[in-house]
Amino acid sequence: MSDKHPELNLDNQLCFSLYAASRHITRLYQPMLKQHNLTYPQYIVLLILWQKDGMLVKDIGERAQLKSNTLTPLLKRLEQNGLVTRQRDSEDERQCYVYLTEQGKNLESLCACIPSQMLKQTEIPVEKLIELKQLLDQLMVTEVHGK
Amino acid sequence: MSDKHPELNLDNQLCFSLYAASRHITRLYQPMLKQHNLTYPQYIVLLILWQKDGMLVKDIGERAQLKSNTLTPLLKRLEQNGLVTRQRDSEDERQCYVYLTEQGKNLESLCACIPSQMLKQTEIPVEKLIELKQLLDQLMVTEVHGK
DNA sequence: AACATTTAAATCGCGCACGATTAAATCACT
DNA sequence: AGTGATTTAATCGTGCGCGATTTAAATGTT
Repeated sequence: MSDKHPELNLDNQLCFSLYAASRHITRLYQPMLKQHNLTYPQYIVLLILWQKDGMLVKDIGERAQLKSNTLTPLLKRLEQNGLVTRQRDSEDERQCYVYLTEQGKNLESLCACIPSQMLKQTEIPVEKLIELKQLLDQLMVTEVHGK
Repeated sequence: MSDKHPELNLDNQLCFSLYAASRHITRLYQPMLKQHNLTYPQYIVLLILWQKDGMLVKDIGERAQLKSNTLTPLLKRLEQNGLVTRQRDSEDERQCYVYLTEQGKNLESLCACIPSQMLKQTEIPVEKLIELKQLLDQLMVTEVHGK
């Protein structure tokens, strides 16, 4: 066991905990999402559209923190599964609106139980979870050095 | 703005914060890792090997929480870049040992500055970061329902 | 010894992520 | 009007993640 560089010990690395926890939670979602033939990133995009239908790809990207190189293929899959339609803005042909189909809208009620199902799977008290979320959101405003 | 299901509001979703923060942090690593021609998951595997050289694929997988379907190609890339070698156990040919090369060992010192560089990029006090890590590690022991 | 079971790694297929580039439309400015 | 810059989405290539399967080796059981 090398200890020349204790700062490189995996157990000391917050970032690894973050990376592992994120994948762990995504795995916990899977049994529920699989029932609706959804992946977690697809579910995120639907959460965004359920809040406000008819958004531009750009705006969805800003909300989900994903660029078109990820979103375009993902939206095509949602379209193929009959959950959304895409339509170019006739005013500005560069832009592309994404609309929920009836099926996509109906899915909202069916997914409404998912957050509480997820909550049931942890023993961490809600106050702690809120605290955790706040800390994570703080991390997001972390500056890129030299930016 | 739909509010039939406030529990589906993205802003209320801890899991999205987790997902977004994890990708954000990985992006922050990239400028430093790129200098050594490494990806973040490759860096994780090296952290593990720097702590204990000559591990089995299975043990690396347990530590990194990755299975062979992810690790095998990743290790092949590390091997091709001259950082590790892989060698079947002659006692038990099913198993495969992974060893650091000299170049792989030398990389440890070069990477020793990375954790402090990362710390510099956040304004969150260290105590808060430790708290964050503890909460994340608690999430990891979350049971899979029905398991 | 013969055969079923288990284990470890590799393989396969699909869907992200994301840097980089491209293509087309719009904007800004002269 | 003409042209360079900007914006938006799409495309391309690479590397994860991971469920599912396969292959081969080792182990257990009769």
